[in-house]
Amino acid sequence: MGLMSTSVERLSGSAKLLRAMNTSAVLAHLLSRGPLTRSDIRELTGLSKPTTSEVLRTLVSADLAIVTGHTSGGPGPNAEIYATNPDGAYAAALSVRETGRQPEVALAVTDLSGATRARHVRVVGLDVAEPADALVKALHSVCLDAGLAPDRIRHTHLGVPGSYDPTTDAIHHVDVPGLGRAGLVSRLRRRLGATVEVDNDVNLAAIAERRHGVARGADAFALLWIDYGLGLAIDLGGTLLRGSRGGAGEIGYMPLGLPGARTLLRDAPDLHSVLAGPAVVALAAQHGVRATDPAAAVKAGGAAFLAALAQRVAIAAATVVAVLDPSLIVLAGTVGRAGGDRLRDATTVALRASGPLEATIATTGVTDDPVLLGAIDAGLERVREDLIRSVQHNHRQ
Amino acid sequence: MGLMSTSVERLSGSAKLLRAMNTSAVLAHLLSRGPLTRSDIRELTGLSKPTTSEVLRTLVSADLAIVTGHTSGGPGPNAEIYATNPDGAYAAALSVRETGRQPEVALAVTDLSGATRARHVRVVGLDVAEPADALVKALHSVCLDAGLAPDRIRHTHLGVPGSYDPTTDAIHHVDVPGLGRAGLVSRLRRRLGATVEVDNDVNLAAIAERRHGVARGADAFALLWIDYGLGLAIDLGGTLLRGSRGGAGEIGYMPLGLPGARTLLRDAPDLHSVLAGPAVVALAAQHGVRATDPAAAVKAGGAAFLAALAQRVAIAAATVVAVLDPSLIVLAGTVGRAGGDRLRDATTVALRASGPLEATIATTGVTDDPVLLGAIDAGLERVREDLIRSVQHNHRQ
DNA sequence: CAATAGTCAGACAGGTTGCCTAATCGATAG
DNA sequence: CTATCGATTAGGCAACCTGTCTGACTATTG
Repeated sequence: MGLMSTSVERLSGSAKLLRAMNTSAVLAHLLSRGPLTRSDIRELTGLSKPTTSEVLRTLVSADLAIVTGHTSGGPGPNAEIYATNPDGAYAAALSVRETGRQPEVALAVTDLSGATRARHVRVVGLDVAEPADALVKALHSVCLDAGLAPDRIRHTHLGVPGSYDPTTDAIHHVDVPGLGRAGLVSRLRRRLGATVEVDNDVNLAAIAERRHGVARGADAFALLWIDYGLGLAIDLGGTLLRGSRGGAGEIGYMPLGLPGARTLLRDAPDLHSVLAGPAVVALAAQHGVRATDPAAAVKAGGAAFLAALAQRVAIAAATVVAVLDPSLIVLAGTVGRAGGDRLRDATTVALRASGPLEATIATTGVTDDPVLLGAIDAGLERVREDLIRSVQHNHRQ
Repeated sequence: MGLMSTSVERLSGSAKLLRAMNTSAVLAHLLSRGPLTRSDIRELTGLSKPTTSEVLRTLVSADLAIVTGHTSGGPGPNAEIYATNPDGAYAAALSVRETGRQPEVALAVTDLSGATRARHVRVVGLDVAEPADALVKALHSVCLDAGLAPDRIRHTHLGVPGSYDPTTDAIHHVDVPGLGRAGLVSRLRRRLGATVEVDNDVNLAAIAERRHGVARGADAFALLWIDYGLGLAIDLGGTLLRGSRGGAGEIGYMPLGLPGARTLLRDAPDLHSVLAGPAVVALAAQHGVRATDPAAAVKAGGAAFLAALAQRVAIAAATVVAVLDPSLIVLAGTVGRAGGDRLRDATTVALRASGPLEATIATTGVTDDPVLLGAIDAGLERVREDLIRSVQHNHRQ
C-alpha cells in the first residue's frame, strides 16, 4: 500500500498555510455534512471559538457560505446555522446518447447543495460545423429556462458512449456522428469557461449505482452493463479504474476459450459475440422468443432462455471475480435491468456451479437515468473538491 | 475520481500542527532523497533558515537524523550534510516457501537507509507447537549473527504462498504445514513487539518488479506468475489491488469457454488446468519434451511447444487487458523466467492475433529472489511511512 | 575579499485561553 | 397571569502562546 505514492503529506509552510487549511477544512465539512452551527464546526475541527468565527467570516465574505437560519428551543441565544451558498457554484451534467436517429442529450444543472435546479432531455444535432457550440447552446437554454446564471457553472461533466483520450483531445469508440470530432472537448472548455471532464457512460452508471443504487457502502464492486454493447465499470472503494489508455472494462474483447476450440456457437471468439445485444436476441430466437430489442427479448423469455443467458453472464462475472475479487457485481444496462431478479438468481446459480469463485450478484437499483445521475454526482464532487482546493491553495497571498 | 474519498485534506489545528507537518516533511525528504544539506532542504520545503535548523535539531535529538558529512570545495564554510540515521529503525522481511520437504525461510533485515544488513536462507520446521516462535527464533539468530539489535525492528513483512485473512487471523490457501495455524500472525506481532504484515508472494514479486525490474516507472502493470501454481498481481500506479477477500489475482479459477464446449483438452474448465506447472509439463510431453519440472520443460522445449504455451499465456493476458488495460504485463515465476525472450515474443504474437487488445509483454527483470526483495521493499516503505506519520501525529504534546 | 553556513533577535501571523456581555428559556414568586 | 431570577448558551474581546520569517551578524573557506 502506498508504495511510491505521496500518501504521506509533505506539506510545509507557515501560519498562512494554517489558515488556508482550517478554512478549507471548515468548507469541506459544510459541503459534506450540510448546515452546521459554530459549535458543530468546533467539535468537528477542534478549533477554538474565535478561530471558527474568523474562518466563517472569511467563507461568508468569499460568498461560499451563508447563514441559513437559527437554532431555537434550547436555553441561551439562538445559534446561527451556516451552510454553503447553494448558488456559489453550479455543476452541469450532460449525457449524450445514440437513439438511432438524432442523438439525444440529457442535461442537468446542480447547485452546490446538490439540488438539481434544471433538467431536460433534448434532441441535438451534432453533425454540424461545431458540435461543441450546439451542446453549449442547449446547456445555456436550459439554464435560461430555469433562471440560472450560466457563468456560475464551474464544471461540466460529459457522459459519452465511448472513451476520451486527452492526448489527442478526441472521443473514441463512439457512434454518435459529430461527437468524435477532435478538439470538441477543448472547445467546450473554452466556450463554457469552465473545466470539462468526459467520462464513459458505464463508468457514470457505476457512480450512480454507488450513490443511489445497490452499491451504496460497498467497498468495491463491478458493474456489468449489457445493452446493445457490453461494458464493465470497476469501482474500487469509490475510485473508478480506467486503465492505461482508458480501456479498462472493455470486456467485449475478452477471448473465450483456447483458439481452435469448438464452442457451442460456431464462432465465438470473444464475449461480445455471445453477450452483447445482438447475441442476446439471437439466443432468444434459439429459444423461440421473437424480438428485435434485447431487453424485450429478456422480458419475454422463459426460464430455459434465461438460464442459458445467465451462463454467459456468469462467464463474465467469474472472470471479473477471478481477476479483481469485488464483493459485488451489479447487472445493469437495459438487459440487466430487464432481467431483474430472475436473471440475477439464474446468474448466481450459474456462477456457483462454475467454480469456487464467490460474489454477490445484484440487479441495478437505479431506476432513473443512471448515466445522467452519475454525471451529476461526478460533476458535483468535482466542483466541491475544486472549491476546497482553491481555498486551500491560495495561501501565497 | 476521488468520489466519496477523503483525498482532500481536512486537517485543522494550530501552530503545533505546523511544526509537526514541517518536521514530517523534512523527514520524508531525507528518507526519499537521501542525504541533504540545509540549503537542499530549504529549497525542497520552502522553509526559512532558522526553521530548517530548528526542525533538524528536533530530528537529530529524536535520533532520526544524523550528520553524515560536510560539503567541501565551494567558498564559505562547509555545510553539514544530514541523513536519516540508518540504525534509527530496521525492517525485517521473511519469505516462507514450500520446497517439498521442510519449508525454507528467506530472511533479511534492512536499515532505514535501505541497506540490507543481514540476509539468510534457513530451513525452519513450522509443524511445531508454536510456528511463530520458530520464525522469531530464526530472525533473532540472523540479527545476532549480523550484530543487529532485534528490538530496533519496527516492522516485519511476511511473504507467503497464500493469502492472509485478518478477520480470522489465519493464512489461507497455503500448503506449508503449520503456516496456516490461526493466531500465528498475532503471536508474531506480540513476540516481536512490532507491526507484522502478511502479503501474498506474487504481490511481493510485483513490488520487486516495480522497484528493481522491468516495471520501473510503469503507471500500472500486471504480473503473471507461472510456476507450480498460477498467480496474478495487479499494480495500479504503485498500489497493489487485493480484492475484497484478498482474492484478486486468483486467475487459476478463471473459466475457459462456455460450459459444455468441447475444448482442445478433454477437460479444461479453468486456466489453472491449462497453464499451471503440471499443465505445462503435460503440454511439453505432447510435444515430445520429457521433463518433470515445468521450468526445465520450457527451457528444453522447441518453437512449436513454446507457441502452444504462448497461446495459453495470451488467453490470460488478453483477459487481464480486457478487464484492466494495464500498459505492461510481466511474465514471472520459474516458467515465466525460463521462457525468457522466446516466450515473451511468442506471447506478443499470440496476443496480437487474438484481437484488438494491446499491451507490452515483458519478461521479469528481477534476477534475485523476487519475493524476498519485494518483502524488503514493502517492509522498508512501511517503516518509513510509520516514522513520518509518528512525527506528524505527535502534535498533541 | 567574496561568498556561503549558520545563528540571533525582533517582528508577525494565527490560534488559544479565559473572561465578558447578551440572549433565551424555564422556574419561581408575587 | 405577570414579572423576575437563574441557568445555560452564543459570540466577542483582550492577552498570551507558538512557530515562522526577515534582516542583520558572525564565522569559515577558497
